[in-house]
Amino acid sequence: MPYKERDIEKQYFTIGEVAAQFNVAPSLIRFWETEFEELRPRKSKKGNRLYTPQDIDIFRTIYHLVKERGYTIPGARDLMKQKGPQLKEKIDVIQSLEKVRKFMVTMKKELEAISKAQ
Amino acid sequence: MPYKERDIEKQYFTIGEVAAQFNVAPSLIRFWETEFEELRPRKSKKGNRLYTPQDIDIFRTIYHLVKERGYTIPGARDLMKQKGPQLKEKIDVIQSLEKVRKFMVTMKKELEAISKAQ
DNA sequence: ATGTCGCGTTCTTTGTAGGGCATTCGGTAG
DNA sequence: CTACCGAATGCCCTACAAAGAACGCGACAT
Repeated sequence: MPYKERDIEKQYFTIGEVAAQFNVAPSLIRFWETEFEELRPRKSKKGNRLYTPQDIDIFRTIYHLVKERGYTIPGARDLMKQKGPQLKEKIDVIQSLEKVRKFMVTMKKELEAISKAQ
Repeated sequence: MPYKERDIEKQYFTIGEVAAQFNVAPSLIRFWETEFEELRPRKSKKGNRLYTPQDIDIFRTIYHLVKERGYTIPGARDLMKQKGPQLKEKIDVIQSLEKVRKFMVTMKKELEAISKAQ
């Protein structure tokens, strides 16, 4: 086999390898997969899970939150959801603030108009 | 009874008052008392719990971590031990921001109502 | 004043739903 | 023969709630 293909394939880890790396049971990894939609690795034709380093990063994050920081699964899930869309959330807030600002500017003008009229 | 004594006593809240304030059952407060050594209020001669405002601050911190952030009890406990006093400050800030947020949400609704009315 | 009868609140102790996995089972691929 | 699969089931604590006894207080009769 040309090393080119071998290298490409070895981008992936099996569930057993991931489990060994974190010293947890494969069943835990499968269970978390049902709890965290971020943790859905690609699968082989046969159906075996193929974990990329990015997948492992996600697993590590969950592991950190649940096993080291002491979050409940819902607590960790909520935090995960906020981290990706963090940027979107910020932008939403900024745009809300922009609208409030415009509102206040027009209101200021109206107030000035009223006070001058008197 | 001399008002002197009465004033001194009214520094304290009963477990029922604290429970009502946070909309939780008294049993939860007693349970957390067994889990968090920080939450050990003074007791009357009769054995009733007497909560100071400081005790309530501690309860609020625990409530925030467990009920709003989604920490397990051990997770919250570790965090309390690590940065107990700092935590209160942070939570004060967070809750101030929550109030600002609520204000802005209601203002947004009003703005929408106004724009639709035109 | 004083017994006493509820009634609400608190207490401690005991019970329990469900959260968080592990195990088991029958099957497939390498 | 080993590692993996999905699905079902089992199981042990976690995180509380409910149960039951005891106390205190106002009302009302004595």
